[in-house]
Amino acid sequence: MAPQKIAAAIIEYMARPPYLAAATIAGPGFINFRLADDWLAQQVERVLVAGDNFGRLAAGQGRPVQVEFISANPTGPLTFGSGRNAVLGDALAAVLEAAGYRVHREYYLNDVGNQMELFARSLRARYAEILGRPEQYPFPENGYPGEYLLDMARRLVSEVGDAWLNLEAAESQQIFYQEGLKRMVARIKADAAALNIHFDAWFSEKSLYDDGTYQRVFEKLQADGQLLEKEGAIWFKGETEDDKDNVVVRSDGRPTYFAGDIAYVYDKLVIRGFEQAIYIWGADHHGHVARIKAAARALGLDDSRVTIILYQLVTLERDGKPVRMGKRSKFVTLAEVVAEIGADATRFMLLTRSADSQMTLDLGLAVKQSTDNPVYYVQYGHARIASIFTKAAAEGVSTASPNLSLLTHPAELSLIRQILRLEEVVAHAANTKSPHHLTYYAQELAAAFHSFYHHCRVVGSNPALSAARLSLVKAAKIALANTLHLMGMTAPEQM
RNA sequence: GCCCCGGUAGCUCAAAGGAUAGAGCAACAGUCUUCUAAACUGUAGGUUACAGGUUCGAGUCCUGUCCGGGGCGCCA
Repeated sequence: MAPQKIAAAIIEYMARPPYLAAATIAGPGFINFRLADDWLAQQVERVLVAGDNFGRLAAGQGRPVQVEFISANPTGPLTFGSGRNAVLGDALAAVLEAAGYRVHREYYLNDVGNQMELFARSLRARYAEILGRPEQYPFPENGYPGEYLLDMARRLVSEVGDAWLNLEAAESQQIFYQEGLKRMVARIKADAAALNIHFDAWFSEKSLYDDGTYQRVFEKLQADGQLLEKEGAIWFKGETEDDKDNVVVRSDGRPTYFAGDIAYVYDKLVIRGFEQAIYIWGADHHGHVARIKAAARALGLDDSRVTIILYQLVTLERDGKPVRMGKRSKFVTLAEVVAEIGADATRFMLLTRSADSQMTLDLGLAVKQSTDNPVYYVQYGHARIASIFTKAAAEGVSTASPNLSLLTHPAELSLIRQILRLEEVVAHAANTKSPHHLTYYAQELAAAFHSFYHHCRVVGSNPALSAARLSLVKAAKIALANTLHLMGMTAPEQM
């Protein structure tokens, strides 16, 4: 049967609820449903009643989900590269929360291993250097050269003097390790907080070894024949001939990062019982996706409970010239960028592109564009609404018992349509785990408002219409603020 | 060599296998005596890298090629 005929039949026999104004056949058999204008207008009431909860859905049914993000080694401040991870993870967490999941935000702290040892030795060398004793603890090969370690060492000198130079070498390594870690974590926490990101937990990798989780998981894998010994090391066996094996315990007896990963996924899914463990990783970690999923399977878990969101790396330019990133060379810190362009702009910019898209960011340009940056366009919409309310209060217009049926102007109706879309945008962003949709929606919602603002005067037309429009504008404010908050941004009353 | 991501308007990017592929910036032409012009209205701009294939229907899925980025067992 021709699609058009099927469409005609559906239209002929389908129910006609009152909210449906028309159903027409278009193109190659599509059915267009048109919502009744008055039904749309009445939806404003629903938005006002929902308030802060508008856009929250029941879909997730309170199921526990963990989003683990950033998790950068505590060997330096967060780099701008971590910014994308931070923004993606936090916005995804917010979206899942809005979709009705019980979300746990977590930072995995790699507080054991080579890198931390190297970090501690680097810090100690700086400390000795400042005290004029560089020969006692020479700067290690491949050590961390960043300025921040000099600063940290200077503070240590001012706090404890040269006392730590008199300690035995092993003991001093221990002290620099612990002090350095403590201070670095505090710094990272502050870096995240500057972006309005707060974790429910900072999970210590070390704790997996201390509390026996690692031992338990290791024994389970061994008992199940998932491990094998070769070349003096212990390997996690690939599932097929083509799969590669991965080292779990080095030939010197120390576990690898992967060992911690296996114990950690067990902790997430079995011990703590999260239904989903979501990881936010840079594309440079993509080689680890297969093995963490394989580890989950080896532990008898359904690997669909493990979701890895890979994002492409951000390359940075300043006025057209590439800026090198990475902890071992001169790098741009996240805090630096936030200080330069603000938390809201940083979040919006890093969230605008899908995780799959590579992005190059020009710092010079980001600052220069700050006045016509979309972030201001969206926030300005919110501020403009706030000023309407100031005006309305001065003129004595209220939203009490408005006659919403007066909302019939095309600009009013299209604003209502955009407001109502928030719910499907949240659902879509949660289903596809793509929080970048929020930024596009925010711009479309703001555009609908700005257009409305231009075409329809709120305060100053007849009182009944003013009351109805004020209600609409209040609903728009709710939708805009809720969207901004999902993106971790502020909704300013004034700009 | 193998694996992952991308290639869409001049630029930066969207697009749940569905209709005539959309925004912002840049360009061009207009709009402030008014609740904030950080705004609005309009015009122009496309062989969705290339070649095949699957499908009623492909930017989207499959195969191959080219270009850019990332990765490939005792670093994380």
